[in-house]
Amino acid sequence: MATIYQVSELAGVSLATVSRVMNKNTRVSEKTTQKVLGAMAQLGYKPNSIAQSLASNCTNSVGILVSELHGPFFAQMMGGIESELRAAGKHVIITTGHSEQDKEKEGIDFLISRRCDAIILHVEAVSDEYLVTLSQGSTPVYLMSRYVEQLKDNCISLDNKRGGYLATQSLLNQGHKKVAYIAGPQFKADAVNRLNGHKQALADFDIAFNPELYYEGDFNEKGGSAGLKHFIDNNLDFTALVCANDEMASGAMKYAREHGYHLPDDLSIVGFDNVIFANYLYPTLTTIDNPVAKMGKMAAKLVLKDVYQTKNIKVNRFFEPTLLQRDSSAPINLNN
Amino acid sequence: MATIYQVSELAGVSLATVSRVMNKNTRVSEKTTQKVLGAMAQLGYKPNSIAQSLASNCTNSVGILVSELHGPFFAQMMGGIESELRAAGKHVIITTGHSEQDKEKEGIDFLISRRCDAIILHVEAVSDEYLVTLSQGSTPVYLMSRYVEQLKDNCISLDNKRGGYLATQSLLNQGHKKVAYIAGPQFKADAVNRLNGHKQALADFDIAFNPELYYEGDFNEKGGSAGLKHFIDNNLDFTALVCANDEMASGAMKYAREHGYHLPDDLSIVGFDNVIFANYLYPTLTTIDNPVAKMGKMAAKLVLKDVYQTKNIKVNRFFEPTLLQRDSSAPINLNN
DNA sequence: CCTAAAAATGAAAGCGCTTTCACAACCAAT
DNA sequence: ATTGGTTGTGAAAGCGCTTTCATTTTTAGG
Repeated sequence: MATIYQVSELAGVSLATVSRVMNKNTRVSEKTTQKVLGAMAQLGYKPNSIAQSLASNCTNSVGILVSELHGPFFAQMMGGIESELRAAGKHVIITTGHSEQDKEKEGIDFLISRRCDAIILHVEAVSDEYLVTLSQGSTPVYLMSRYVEQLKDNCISLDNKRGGYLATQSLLNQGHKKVAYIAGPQFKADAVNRLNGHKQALADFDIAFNPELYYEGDFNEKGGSAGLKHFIDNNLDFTALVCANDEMASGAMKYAREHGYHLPDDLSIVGFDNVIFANYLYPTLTTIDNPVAKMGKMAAKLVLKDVYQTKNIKVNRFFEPTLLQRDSSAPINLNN
Repeated sequence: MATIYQVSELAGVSLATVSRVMNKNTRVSEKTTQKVLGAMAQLGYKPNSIAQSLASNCTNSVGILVSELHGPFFAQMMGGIESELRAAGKHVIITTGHSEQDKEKEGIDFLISRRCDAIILHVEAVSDEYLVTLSQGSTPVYLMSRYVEQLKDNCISLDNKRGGYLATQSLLNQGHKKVAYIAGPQFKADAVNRLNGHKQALADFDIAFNPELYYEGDFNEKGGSAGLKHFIDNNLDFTALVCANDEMASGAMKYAREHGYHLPDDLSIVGFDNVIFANYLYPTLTTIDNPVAKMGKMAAKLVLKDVYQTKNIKVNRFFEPTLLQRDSSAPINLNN
């Protein structure tokens, strides 16, 4: 593979000049430029990006850490980040953290040792303090779906409270009064905020929050089925159910169907996130759209702006969820 | 950030020695090793992987090209590749081809210019000849879900014909005689092979292939609904339907339900791939499991073995699909 | 103790680029 | 023609490692 040296020889100029025409950062006369470009074309020269990185101290790579590669979030988020970064000639290095503190830290170390110019993290297990300390290092850190006050300029987050509000509000607007809620693990900020939104909506409709109609799930299908089972087994009275994410909603739907419920006539269910399969469920799931892809794009843009000094980038760190009314929820059925 | 030079100074040895203790490829006395490790720890030294790459001409990175980041395949395949590679200290660089020839080529160029030690491709648009030429270059090329005779040692593929056979066979075994088939685009080898499996199964059951019960879809939901609509509109008589992938099966299921069919009583449907949402459909989709994650793992192992000389790796380039009998298909309903 | 072979270590030359610094070449203005 | 200011270009020092080759130290055999 041709090197810059061979190009310079063929073009009859120095290494420095070849480098200059590549980087376009210094004026080079038109004549020389043409000679160099000609030589490059003739040799099929492609710069060695590793050597460039070493010399320029810039790897043009952005590290990404996600919990699971196969999670429903991941694909959309990644898609957003990759397309944006790729268009700018950067590339992504991906690794996983499996929502375990040690693995997340290890993954971060890995990305840093790879000399990524920045890292975008979707972490759940590490503490805020750890992240604050981390971001004092030389690698810029960006956080997806997580808000840490001291790092607020580097956080891309969703208004989870608003989402939780919208979900419950949509049901209340449809006449439901008894709305059960299956929450996510309360050590996760997202889960707490979504629940707060739910409570707020109830309050705004003058309905008291009933602890009996509350269950803390695990964000997985099982949490949803277990939650609904819990409510049913306790003979509780409710006409609608909000699940803090779509997986749990799916679990609840399955359980409901298997136990003779007709959806949405007997029970309205609303999820959260709008993961891909939400639209494949039967009935299609009413849910809160979590604009992960957009958020991924924005994270990439933030990196482009801060780290690569790209101009004219409009920044928005805070995203608004929206309600997607589909078929799993409907106005209250007065026969119940 | 500390460099190898500072470590060597602190340890009172030469650069070369430090490098040797890192790479463990030359004997270094125990005493010296300890001094060096001590110095490293004291400085919190982490080798600069870029410099390592430049000097050793090995980037420890594997490029991956997939059609779409958000496709259902992707996540599973990636998960398999990444976990295996990561465990070996390698990393993945990901890019997309969008099933378009130009973009696929561009993505490949991108990965090569990044000096990946190998590239794993899931390409659909580029020609076999292109791939053969490509693999004559200096970067080893591996192919996922694609079989090219001249590159057979570097292909990880699924026995699609067998899968197609299993799908149809399962229905025939359940007493169905009139089995409709919605194929994938016939310029894709996978689609052709799956169809061949279907035909073979019919032949083995002494049933003639009926061209009227054949429709060429697009591997998307729409193809499935359009296909089923086509059959219904033409007043064709059939009790079962095989779709060449799960997306189309999902489209067909939706269409069937919307048109009054009760599944699986009125119509048995079988898909192909076992993408994540297959299990979320209602009824859950009987399908052919495509072990993408395993295949991803194997691709990674192949790279580890061939490119990084890892020992003791068992190779298997050809994977067998299996039938997953779920609720969307059932023995023929004699009332129909 | 001496010597030859083996083991451990160091010096230094790259790897392919970028970038600083110095110099040459040109231009317009005296 | 001389000056001063631009522009354009080249020489060479690095970036932080690996690796070859030579040298020094150790070990074992006599």
